[in-house]
Amino acid sequence: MSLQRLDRETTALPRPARLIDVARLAKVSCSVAGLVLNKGGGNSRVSEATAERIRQAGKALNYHPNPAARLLRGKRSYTLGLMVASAGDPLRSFLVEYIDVEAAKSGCQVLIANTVGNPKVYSNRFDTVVEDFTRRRVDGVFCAVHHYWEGDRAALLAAHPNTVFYEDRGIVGAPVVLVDRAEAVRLAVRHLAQRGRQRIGLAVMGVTRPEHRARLDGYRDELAAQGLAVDTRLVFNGEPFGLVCAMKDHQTGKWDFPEIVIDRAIDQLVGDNSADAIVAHDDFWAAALLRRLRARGIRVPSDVALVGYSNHYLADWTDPPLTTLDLSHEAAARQMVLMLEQMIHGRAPAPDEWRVMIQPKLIVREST
Amino acid sequence: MSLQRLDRETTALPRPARLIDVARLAKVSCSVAGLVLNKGGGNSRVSEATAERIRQAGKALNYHPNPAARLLRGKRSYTLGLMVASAGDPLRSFLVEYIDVEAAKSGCQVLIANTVGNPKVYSNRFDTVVEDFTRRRVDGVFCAVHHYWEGDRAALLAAHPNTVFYEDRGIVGAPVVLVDRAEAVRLAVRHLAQRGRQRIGLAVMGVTRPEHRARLDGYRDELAAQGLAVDTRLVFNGEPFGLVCAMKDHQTGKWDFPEIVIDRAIDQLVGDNSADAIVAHDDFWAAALLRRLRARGIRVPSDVALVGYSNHYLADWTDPPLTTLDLSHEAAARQMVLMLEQMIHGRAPAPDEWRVMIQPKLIVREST
DNA sequence: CTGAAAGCGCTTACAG
DNA sequence: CTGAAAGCGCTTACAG
Repeated sequence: MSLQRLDRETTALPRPARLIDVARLAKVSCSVAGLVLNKGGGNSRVSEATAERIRQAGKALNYHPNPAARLLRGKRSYTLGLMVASAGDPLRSFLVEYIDVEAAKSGCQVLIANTVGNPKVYSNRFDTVVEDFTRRRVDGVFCAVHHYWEGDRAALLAAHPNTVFYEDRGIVGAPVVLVDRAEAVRLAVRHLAQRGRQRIGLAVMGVTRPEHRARLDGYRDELAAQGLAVDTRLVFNGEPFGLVCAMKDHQTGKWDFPEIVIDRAIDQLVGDNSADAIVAHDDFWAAALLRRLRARGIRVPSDVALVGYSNHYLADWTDPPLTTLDLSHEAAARQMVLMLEQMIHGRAPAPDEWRVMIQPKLIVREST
Repeated sequence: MSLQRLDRETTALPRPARLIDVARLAKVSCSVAGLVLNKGGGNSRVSEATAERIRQAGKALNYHPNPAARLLRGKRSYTLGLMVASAGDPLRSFLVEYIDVEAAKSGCQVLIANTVGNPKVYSNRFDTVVEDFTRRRVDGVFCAVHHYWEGDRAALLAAHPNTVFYEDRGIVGAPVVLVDRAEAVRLAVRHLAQRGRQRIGLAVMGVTRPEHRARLDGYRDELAAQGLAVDTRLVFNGEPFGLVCAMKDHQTGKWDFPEIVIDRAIDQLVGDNSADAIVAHDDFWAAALLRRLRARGIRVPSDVALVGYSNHYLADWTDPPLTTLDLSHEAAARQMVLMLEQMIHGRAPAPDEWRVMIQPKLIVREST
């Protein structure tokens, strides 16, 4: 035990091999060694025999170029910055994971930066993070901060032209990856109609913001496609009740949700207008609906079928498990890394490629 | 729209100020400017008047030292590497977030690295990540990979003596931060006893691994402290049934849990031995127990009270919400960053400081 | 086809 | 108290 500790303290780490070490071993100059080992493309100027000798020497010494030195000479850093309000939030955490995995495939590493600290000691680090990224010479930035968090997106874009947004307010003309909410609701309504539901309700946070309207559009479209009448009384709008979403109380560590609003939704949709299915704003709404429906003796799915949105980690653990829409974070991450790599290589996306819609996937569980 | 894009392409980014720019403006040499702006401690060799002039110039030019240049000169990188099997997993995602927040307070940025990709195309990146971190010259590493994932911890420690483990198998003698599982079960049992429960059961994955034994120890201790008899039939051991845990099916996107084992646990604890409370291995076990107990007409908490472990994101969304133990990830992150900073500054922890236990916190909800 | 040398932006031992 | 200069490990224009 103490021996191991002792070892660690006294044994110096082996100094990593430098280019000059490799060059000496291969009996060539640094120039040629660097050309062979660190240059991407084919270099016709070095004979294959020499090149092979250099590669052997590199392998023998376990040579890897020092990124600091390359960066200082003006090469790219192979570092991508990832801004996210809260990396812990499971609605973003898998995006974080997949972005790292995709970036690794491109030989890049990801610098993570939470822009919103613990609200107990609230401070929005958005602008600070932008500066940190500038200093680090990141090759590009992913901004997946929710739209409702402050932060100077224009300054971000000015400092880092290579920026891809995800479900963020972004900036007009900047590349952004979005989930296709209209399609999400279309899939939900189609699924419910196919299961024989006739009075399909929609319970949403609002209907004014563009991303909220998209849901409504998808709802109307698909009802029409399924030959079902649109009954506006089957749309519950939470907007008059304020921001209806799950909020964490950092004192108690508990998540709170305005269940009173959920009761109103049940009154309107099920009580007054005989809904036999509800497409909920998200999985939190759906989980709250599940709980309140049970409390009122309404069975899911036999009386009312329920579809969530986001395929949140909790969807498998509600009772019954929740049919919901998966946001395809893996596809989104792949798209984001692809776009950023393109931009880093100077291929700016064409105007019609700025907004990329990611298609959600319906995950059928037992609530429908 | 297209104008903005055009701007971005034609306008060159302003070149960041260098030390020599500041030095010229302040009419001093690089040496002095560097000493004043980039040296941590007090430097008695520069007159206060000169120093102030240099600081003014630095501010005027918005000077920030180029980290690549400093790194090349042998300074630290102010980069910390964070290894985690899956950053998306909510059991780790908040740790990731809090580590970044704490590291930021020390002026460090965090390079994230998932060591386990999507099992669809399974590849354990543990060893690759260690090399990547070496190349980057990270100042230190956090390893929060679960113990059951392969990966050469000894090689990690050899390459990065400044490593702090979290709930990982680690290496004997290497600093590690652990959650106090014995205390967790003690808190749960105490809480249940105070609420009048007499037949408190324990349902755990196993009893042989040290971290599993800790739970059993806490259970026995607290029963004794509460004057309750220890009845070994009230301990359900999942070990004979294999690895009883939540597994994600990457084909369907669903989480699966061996509920058959949960039914056995209910048979043994509630059916045969009249348990009026169960301390579950974790929140997944507890959520599955909730579901199966309801299916069998056993009410929670009136018939059986239930306590989870981990205060997972889902604990507020089960029905009823789950009383559980919070793992204090914020405290753990603070401790980990503190330890690593100490090690970076050459103050290796004393032998009795290698293992730091983080105290969990009981979060009371409606399942007890 | 190959090598010597300048320079990226810092830090620091050394000389004044 | 201050400055000139070497050097960290690369890349690249230039000279052979």
